[in-house]
Amino acid sequence: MPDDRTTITELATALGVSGAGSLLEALAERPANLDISGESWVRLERILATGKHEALARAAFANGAFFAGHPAGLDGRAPRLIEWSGDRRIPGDQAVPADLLVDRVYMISCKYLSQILHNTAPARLFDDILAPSSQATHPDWFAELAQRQHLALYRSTLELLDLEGMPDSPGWMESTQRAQLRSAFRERGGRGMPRELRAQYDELIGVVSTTSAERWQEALREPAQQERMLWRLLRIYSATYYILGIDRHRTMRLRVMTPWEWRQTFEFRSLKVAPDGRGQPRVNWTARYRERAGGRPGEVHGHVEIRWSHRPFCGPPEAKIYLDTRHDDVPGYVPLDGRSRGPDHEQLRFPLGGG
DNA sequence: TGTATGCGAGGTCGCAGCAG
DNA sequence: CTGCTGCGACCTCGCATACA
Repeated sequence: MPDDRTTITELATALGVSGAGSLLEALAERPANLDISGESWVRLERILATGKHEALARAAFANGAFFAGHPAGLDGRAPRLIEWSGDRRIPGDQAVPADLLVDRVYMISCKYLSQILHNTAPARLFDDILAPSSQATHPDWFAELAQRQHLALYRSTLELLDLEGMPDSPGWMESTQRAQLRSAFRERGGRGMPRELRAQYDELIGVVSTTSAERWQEALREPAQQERMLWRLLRIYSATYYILGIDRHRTMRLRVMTPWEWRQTFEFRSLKVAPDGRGQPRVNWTARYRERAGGRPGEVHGHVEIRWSHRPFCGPPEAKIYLDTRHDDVPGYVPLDGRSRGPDHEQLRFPLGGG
Protein backbone atom coordinates (compact mmCIF):
# COMPACT_ATOMS: atom_id res chain seq x y z
CA MET A 1 0.00 0.00 0.00
CA PRO A 2 1.59 3.29 -1.06
CA ASP A 3 1.69 6.04 1.55
CA ASP A 4 -0.85 8.86 1.74
CA ARG A 5 1.27 11.35 -0.12
CA THR A 6 1.99 9.00 -3.01
CA THR A 7 -1.65 7.94 -3.22
CA ILE A 8 -2.96 11.45 -3.29
CA THR A 9 -0.50 12.82 -5.86
CA GLU A 10 -0.94 9.91 -8.23
CA LEU A 11 -4.72 9.74 -7.99
CA ALA A 12 -5.17 13.50 -8.15
CA THR A 13 -3.06 13.47 -11.31
CA ALA A 14 -5.28 10.70 -12.69
CA LEU A 15 -8.41 12.71 -11.88
CA GLY A 16 -6.94 15.69 -13.70
CA VAL A 17 -6.35 13.47 -16.74
CA SER A 18 -9.87 12.02 -16.51
CA GLY A 19 -11.43 15.28 -17.66
CA ALA A 20 -13.18 16.23 -14.42
CA GLY A 21 -13.65 19.95 -13.86
CA SER A 22 -12.14 20.00 -10.40
CA LEU A 23 -10.88 17.71 -7.70
CA LEU A 24 -14.10 18.01 -5.71
CA GLU A 25 -16.29 17.39 -8.76
CA ALA A 26 -14.18 14.37 -9.62
CA LEU A 27 -14.65 12.95 -6.13
CA ALA A 28 -18.39 13.42 -6.36
CA GLU A 29 -18.65 11.93 -9.87
CA ARG A 30 -16.08 9.13 -9.53
CA PRO A 31 -15.34 9.18 -13.28
CA ALA A 32 -15.83 5.73 -14.82
CA ASN A 33 -12.67 5.98 -16.91
CA LEU A 34 -10.48 5.86 -13.81
CA ASP A 35 -10.08 2.19 -13.04
CA ILE A 36 -9.50 1.99 -9.30
CA SER A 37 -11.19 0.02 -6.56
CA GLY A 38 -13.95 1.34 -4.33
CA GLU A 39 -11.50 0.97 -1.49
CA SER A 40 -9.10 3.37 -3.20
CA TRP A 41 -11.88 5.93 -3.66
CA VAL A 42 -12.67 5.79 0.03
CA ARG A 43 -9.02 6.10 0.92
CA LEU A 44 -8.60 9.09 -1.38
CA GLU A 45 -11.62 10.80 0.18
CA ARG A 46 -10.32 10.12 3.65
CA ILE A 47 -6.88 11.59 2.88
CA LEU A 48 -8.36 14.65 1.19
CA ALA A 49 -10.72 15.21 4.10
CA THR A 50 -7.77 15.65 6.45
CA GLY A 51 -6.54 18.49 4.24
CA LYS A 52 -2.98 17.40 4.92
CA HIS A 53 -1.76 17.31 1.34
CA GLU A 54 -4.19 19.77 -0.16
CA ALA A 55 -1.61 21.90 -2.02
CA LEU A 56 0.03 18.82 -3.48
CA ALA A 57 -3.33 17.44 -4.54
CA ARG A 58 -4.23 20.67 -6.33
CA ALA A 59 -0.86 20.77 -8.08
CA ALA A 60 -1.19 17.14 -9.14
CA PHE A 61 -4.73 17.68 -10.46
CA ALA A 62 -3.56 20.71 -12.44
CA ASN A 63 -0.71 18.67 -13.91
CA GLY A 64 -3.08 15.93 -15.02
CA ALA A 65 -5.46 18.43 -16.58
CA PHE A 66 -2.57 20.14 -18.35
CA PHE A 67 -1.43 16.83 -19.83
CA ALA A 68 -4.95 15.99 -20.97
CA GLY A 69 -5.22 19.25 -22.87
CA HIS A 70 -1.70 19.55 -24.21
CA PRO A 71 -1.03 18.86 -27.92
CA ALA A 72 1.90 16.59 -26.99
CA GLY A 73 -0.35 14.77 -24.50
CA LEU A 74 -3.97 13.77 -25.00
CA ASP A 75 -4.66 16.96 -26.95
CA GLY A 76 -8.17 17.23 -25.56
CA ARG A 77 -9.23 13.66 -26.37
CA ALA A 78 -11.27 12.07 -23.62
CA PRO A 79 -9.40 9.10 -22.13
CA ARG A 80 -11.35 5.84 -22.01
CA LEU A 81 -9.23 4.01 -19.46
CA ILE A 82 -6.83 5.26 -16.80
CA GLU A 83 -4.99 2.54 -14.89
CA TRP A 84 -3.09 3.11 -11.67
CA SER A 85 -0.08 1.00 -10.77
CA GLY A 86 -1.01 1.76 -7.17
CA ASP A 87 -0.34 -1.09 -4.84
CA ARG A 88 0.91 -3.28 -7.67
CA ARG A 89 4.43 -3.11 -8.99
CA ILE A 90 5.08 -3.30 -12.70
CA PRO A 91 7.04 -6.52 -13.33
CA GLY A 92 9.89 -6.94 -15.78
CA ASP A 93 13.31 -5.45 -16.47
CA GLN A 94 13.81 -1.84 -17.37
CA ALA A 95 10.15 -1.05 -16.99
CA VAL A 96 9.22 2.55 -17.63
CA PRO A 97 8.55 3.99 -14.18
CA ALA A 98 4.89 4.58 -14.94
CA ASP A 99 2.42 5.20 -12.16
CA LEU A 100 -0.46 5.81 -14.53
CA LEU A 101 -1.30 4.22 -17.87
CA VAL A 102 -3.79 6.04 -20.08
CA ASP A 103 -5.63 4.11 -22.80
CA ARG A 104 -2.87 1.48 -22.57
CA VAL A 105 -0.54 3.84 -24.43
CA TYR A 106 0.38 6.97 -22.50
CA MET A 107 2.60 6.29 -19.51
CA ILE A 108 2.89 8.87 -16.76
CA SER A 109 5.45 8.94 -13.99
CA CYS A 110 4.43 11.09 -11.03
CA LYS A 111 7.46 12.64 -9.38
CA TYR A 112 6.94 14.88 -6.40
CA LEU A 113 9.91 16.47 -4.65
CA SER A 114 12.46 13.88 -5.70
CA GLN A 115 15.85 14.13 -7.35
CA ILE A 116 16.66 10.46 -7.10
CA LEU A 117 16.99 8.59 -10.37
CA HIS A 118 17.92 5.14 -9.10
CA ASN A 119 18.83 3.31 -5.93
CA THR A 120 20.68 0.10 -6.67
CA ALA A 121 23.45 -2.17 -5.48
CA PRO A 122 26.76 -0.41 -6.20
CA ALA A 123 28.08 -3.35 -8.25
CA ARG A 124 25.05 -3.16 -10.50
CA LEU A 125 25.89 0.44 -11.32
CA PHE A 126 29.69 0.49 -11.39
CA ASP A 127 30.36 -2.97 -12.86
CA ASP A 128 27.17 -3.82 -14.76
CA ILE A 129 26.41 -0.20 -15.78
CA LEU A 130 22.73 -0.74 -14.93
CA ALA A 131 22.28 -3.33 -17.66
CA PRO A 132 19.32 -5.62 -17.14
CA SER A 133 21.04 -8.39 -15.25
CA SER A 134 20.53 -11.70 -13.55
CA GLN A 135 19.20 -11.83 -10.04
CA ALA A 136 22.70 -12.60 -8.81
CA THR A 137 23.33 -11.13 -5.40
CA HIS A 138 26.09 -8.60 -5.21
CA PRO A 139 28.92 -8.53 -2.69
CA ASP A 140 29.23 -5.94 0.04
CA TRP A 141 30.77 -3.11 -1.92
CA PHE A 142 32.73 -1.73 1.03
CA ALA A 143 34.27 -5.12 1.81
CA GLU A 144 35.06 -5.66 -1.84
CA LEU A 145 36.75 -2.32 -2.52
CA ALA A 146 38.30 -1.47 0.84
CA GLN A 147 38.57 -4.71 2.74
CA ARG A 148 41.25 -3.51 5.13
CA GLN A 149 39.59 -0.17 5.99
CA HIS A 150 36.16 -1.78 6.24
CA LEU A 151 37.37 -4.41 8.67
CA ALA A 152 39.36 -1.94 10.74
CA LEU A 153 36.35 0.33 11.09
CA TYR A 154 34.16 -2.62 12.05
CA ARG A 155 36.54 -3.74 14.80
CA SER A 156 36.88 -0.23 16.17
CA THR A 157 33.09 0.08 16.17
CA LEU A 158 32.68 -3.09 18.23
CA GLU A 159 35.29 -1.83 20.66
CA LEU A 160 33.76 1.61 21.00
CA LEU A 161 30.23 0.26 21.47
CA ASP A 162 31.55 -2.37 23.83
CA LEU A 163 29.96 -5.21 21.90
CA GLU A 164 31.14 -8.70 22.60
CA GLY A 165 30.50 -12.05 20.97
CA MET A 166 30.31 -10.55 17.50
CA PRO A 167 31.87 -12.31 14.49
CA ASP A 168 35.29 -11.33 13.12
CA SER A 169 33.78 -9.95 9.92
CA PRO A 170 30.61 -7.88 9.51
CA GLY A 171 29.49 -10.16 6.69
CA TRP A 172 29.05 -13.00 9.16
CA MET A 173 26.65 -11.23 11.49
CA GLU A 174 23.31 -12.89 12.24
CA SER A 175 20.19 -10.76 12.08
CA THR A 176 20.00 -10.71 15.88
CA GLN A 177 23.56 -9.41 16.01
CA ARG A 178 22.75 -6.72 13.48
CA ALA A 179 19.81 -5.71 15.63
CA GLN A 180 22.18 -5.61 18.62
CA LEU A 181 24.53 -3.32 16.69
CA ARG A 182 21.67 -1.08 15.62
CA SER A 183 20.39 -0.64 19.13
CA ALA A 184 23.92 0.00 20.42
CA PHE A 185 24.22 2.83 17.91
CA ARG A 186 20.80 4.12 18.94
CA GLU A 187 21.52 4.02 22.65
CA ARG A 188 24.70 5.94 22.08
CA GLY A 189 22.59 8.72 20.57
CA GLY A 190 23.74 11.22 17.99
CA ARG A 191 23.62 10.80 14.25
CA GLY A 192 25.89 8.93 11.95
CA MET A 193 29.37 7.73 12.63
CA PRO A 194 30.61 8.53 16.16
CA ARG A 195 33.35 11.17 16.26
CA GLU A 196 35.91 8.67 17.57
CA LEU A 197 35.52 6.62 14.38
CA ARG A 198 35.45 9.51 11.98
CA ALA A 199 39.10 9.30 10.89
CA GLN A 200 38.80 5.63 10.07
CA TYR A 201 35.52 6.17 8.27
CA ASP A 202 37.16 8.92 6.20
CA GLU A 203 39.80 6.45 5.07
CA LEU A 204 37.09 4.05 3.95
CA ILE A 205 35.30 6.86 2.15
CA GLY A 206 38.44 7.84 0.27
CA VAL A 207 39.23 4.35 -0.96
CA VAL A 208 35.63 3.50 -1.88
CA SER A 209 35.07 6.79 -3.74
CA THR A 210 38.28 6.51 -5.75
CA THR A 211 38.01 2.84 -6.57
CA SER A 212 34.31 3.05 -7.46
CA ALA A 213 35.08 5.83 -9.92
CA GLU A 214 37.93 3.83 -11.43
CA ARG A 215 35.83 0.72 -11.88
CA TRP A 216 32.97 2.69 -13.35
CA GLN A 217 35.21 4.50 -15.82
CA GLU A 218 36.78 1.16 -16.73
CA ALA A 219 33.33 -0.25 -17.55
CA LEU A 220 32.70 2.86 -19.66
CA ARG A 221 35.75 2.71 -21.91
CA GLU A 222 33.70 2.56 -25.10
CA PRO A 223 31.79 5.71 -26.08
CA ALA A 224 28.83 3.49 -27.03
CA GLN A 225 28.74 2.19 -23.46
CA GLN A 226 28.87 5.74 -22.15
CA GLU A 227 25.91 6.78 -24.24
CA ARG A 228 23.89 3.77 -23.06
CA MET A 229 24.90 4.51 -19.50
CA LEU A 230 23.62 8.06 -19.83
CA TRP A 231 20.28 6.87 -21.18
CA ARG A 232 19.95 4.40 -18.32
CA LEU A 233 20.93 7.02 -15.76
CA LEU A 234 18.31 9.40 -17.14
CA ARG A 235 15.70 6.64 -17.44
CA ILE A 236 15.40 7.03 -21.16
CA TYR A 237 13.74 3.86 -22.41
CA SER A 238 12.48 2.50 -25.70
CA ALA A 239 9.04 4.01 -25.20
CA THR A 240 8.31 7.68 -24.65
CA TYR A 241 6.61 8.61 -21.38
CA TYR A 242 5.68 11.64 -19.33
CA ILE A 243 6.88 13.04 -16.02
CA LEU A 244 4.33 15.11 -14.13
CA GLY A 245 5.18 16.50 -10.72
CA ILE A 246 7.00 19.23 -8.88
CA ASP A 247 10.56 19.78 -7.84
CA ARG A 248 11.60 22.09 -5.04
CA HIS A 249 10.61 25.20 -6.93
CA ARG A 250 8.00 24.61 -9.60
CA THR A 251 5.80 22.26 -11.55
CA MET A 252 7.43 19.74 -13.85
CA ARG A 253 5.63 18.74 -17.01
CA LEU A 254 7.89 16.78 -19.30
CA ARG A 255 7.94 14.21 -22.04
CA VAL A 256 10.87 11.79 -22.02
CA MET A 257 12.34 10.93 -25.40
CA THR A 258 13.33 7.49 -26.66
CA PRO A 259 16.99 6.77 -27.60
CA TRP A 260 15.94 6.90 -31.25
CA GLU A 261 14.61 10.43 -30.87
CA TRP A 262 17.50 11.39 -28.58
CA ARG A 263 20.06 10.59 -31.28
CA GLN A 264 18.14 12.60 -33.82
CA THR A 265 18.17 15.59 -31.49
CA PHE A 266 21.54 15.35 -29.74
CA GLU A 267 25.05 14.23 -30.45
CA PHE A 268 26.61 12.40 -27.52
CA ARG A 269 30.13 13.55 -26.62
CA SER A 270 31.27 11.97 -23.36
CA LEU A 271 30.39 10.68 -19.92
CA LYS A 272 33.04 11.30 -17.29
CA VAL A 273 33.08 10.25 -13.65
CA ALA A 274 35.17 11.51 -10.74
CA PRO A 275 35.51 10.53 -7.07
CA ASP A 276 34.31 13.09 -4.53
CA GLY A 277 34.24 11.63 -1.05
CA ARG A 278 32.84 14.17 1.41
CA GLY A 279 30.91 12.87 4.38
CA GLN A 280 30.22 9.63 2.60
CA PRO A 281 31.58 7.83 -0.46
CA ARG A 282 30.56 9.70 -3.56
CA VAL A 283 31.19 9.71 -7.31
CA ASN A 284 30.18 12.58 -9.57
CA TRP A 285 29.16 12.12 -13.20
CA THR A 286 29.01 14.59 -16.06
CA ALA A 287 27.80 13.99 -19.59
CA ARG A 288 28.57 16.29 -22.51
CA TYR A 289 26.47 16.50 -25.65
CA ARG A 290 25.66 18.83 -28.51
CA GLU A 291 22.34 19.83 -29.98
CA ARG A 292 22.24 18.83 -33.62
CA ALA A 293 20.16 21.83 -34.57
CA GLY A 294 22.37 24.84 -33.98
CA GLY A 295 25.30 22.91 -32.52
CA ARG A 296 24.90 24.27 -28.99
CA PRO A 297 26.94 22.25 -26.48
CA GLY A 298 25.48 21.18 -23.15
CA GLU A 299 26.21 19.28 -19.98
CA VAL A 300 24.14 17.22 -17.58
CA HIS A 301 25.34 16.46 -14.06
CA GLY A 302 24.60 14.07 -11.25
CA HIS A 303 26.21 12.17 -8.45
CA VAL A 304 26.13 8.80 -6.77
CA GLU A 305 26.20 8.27 -3.03
CA ILE A 306 27.34 4.91 -1.73
CA ARG A 307 25.81 4.44 1.68
CA TRP A 308 24.46 2.02 4.19
CA SER A 309 20.72 1.89 3.88
CA HIS A 310 20.18 0.38 7.31
CA ARG A 311 22.86 1.82 9.59
CA PRO A 312 26.58 0.99 9.56
CA PHE A 313 27.38 -2.68 8.91
CA CYS A 314 23.68 -3.59 8.94
CA GLY A 315 23.51 -4.93 5.42
CA PRO A 316 25.50 -4.09 2.29
CA PRO A 317 25.60 -0.48 1.10
CA GLU A 318 23.50 0.88 -1.72
CA ALA A 319 24.16 3.35 -4.53
CA LYS A 320 21.77 6.27 -4.68
CA ILE A 321 21.93 8.04 -8.02
CA TYR A 322 20.99 11.71 -8.04
CA LEU A 323 20.28 14.14 -10.86
CA ASP A 324 21.83 17.56 -10.15
CA THR A 325 20.77 19.26 -13.38
CA ARG A 326 17.28 20.77 -13.39
CA HIS A 327 14.79 18.45 -15.07
CA ASP A 328 13.90 21.13 -17.62
CA ASP A 329 17.54 21.29 -18.73
CA VAL A 330 18.13 17.57 -19.18
CA PRO A 331 18.69 16.47 -22.79
CA GLY A 332 15.83 14.16 -23.67
CA TYR A 333 13.37 15.67 -21.19
CA VAL A 334 11.09 17.86 -23.30
CA PRO A 335 9.16 20.47 -21.32
CA LEU A 336 5.46 20.58 -22.21
CA ASP A 337 5.44 24.30 -22.73
CA GLY A 338 2.81 26.52 -24.20
CA ARG A 339 -0.95 26.25 -24.32
CA SER A 340 -3.11 23.46 -23.12
CA ARG A 341 -6.86 23.07 -23.45
CA GLY A 342 -6.98 21.93 -19.87
CA PRO A 343 -9.12 23.85 -17.39
CA ASP A 344 -6.10 24.89 -15.34
CA HIS A 345 -2.77 25.40 -16.97
CA GLU A 346 -1.14 27.96 -14.75
CA GLN A 347 2.38 27.30 -13.52
CA LEU A 348 1.99 26.81 -9.79
CA ARG A 349 4.55 28.37 -7.50
CA PHE A 350 6.45 26.39 -4.90
CA PRO A 351 7.67 25.60 -2.27
CA LEU A 352 4.42 24.54 -0.76
CA GLY A 353 3.25 25.23 2.72
CA GLY A 354 2.00 28.16 4.70
CA GLY A 355 -1.35 26.59 5.36
C1' DT B 1 20.41 39.47 15.28
C1' DG B 2 16.63 36.57 14.74
C1' DT B 3 14.30 33.97 11.03
C1' DA B 4 13.58 31.69 6.65
C1' DT B 5 15.50 28.70 3.25
C1' DG B 6 18.40 25.44 0.83
C1' DC B 7 20.78 21.39 0.96
C1' DG B 8 23.43 17.41 2.41
C1' DA B 9 23.50 13.48 5.23
C1' DG B 10 21.32 9.96 8.04
C1' DG B 11 17.40 7.47 8.14
C1' DT B 12 12.54 4.96 7.28
C1' DC B 13 9.33 2.04 4.93
C1' DG B 14 7.12 -1.28 1.84
C1' DC B 15 7.21 -4.55 -2.07
C1' DA B 16 9.12 -8.59 -4.67
C1' DG B 17 11.52 -12.60 -4.80
C1' DC B 18 13.17 -16.34 -2.57
C1' DA B 19 14.56 -19.78 0.98
C1' DG B 20 13.11 -22.59 4.54
C1' DC C 1 2.99 -19.78 4.36
C1' DT C 2 6.38 -16.92 6.64
C1' DG C 3 10.23 -14.38 7.42
C1' DC C 4 14.42 -12.31 5.42
C1' DT C 5 16.90 -9.45 2.28
C1' DG C 6 17.70 -6.44 -1.65
C1' DC C 7 15.99 -2.72 -3.79
C1' DG C 8 13.16 1.35 -4.87
C1' DA C 9 11.24 5.39 -3.13
C1' DC C 10 11.17 8.95 -0.19
C1' DC C 11 11.40 11.51 4.59
C1' DT C 12 13.43 14.62 7.98
C1' DC C 13 16.92 16.63 10.79
C1' DG C 14 20.17 20.06 11.40
C1' DC C 15 23.71 22.99 9.69
C1' DA C 16 25.17 26.84 6.71
C1' DT C 17 23.81 30.71 4.52
C1' DA C 18 20.80 34.39 2.95
C1' DC C 19 17.58 37.58 4.20
C1' DA C 20 14.46 40.84 6.92
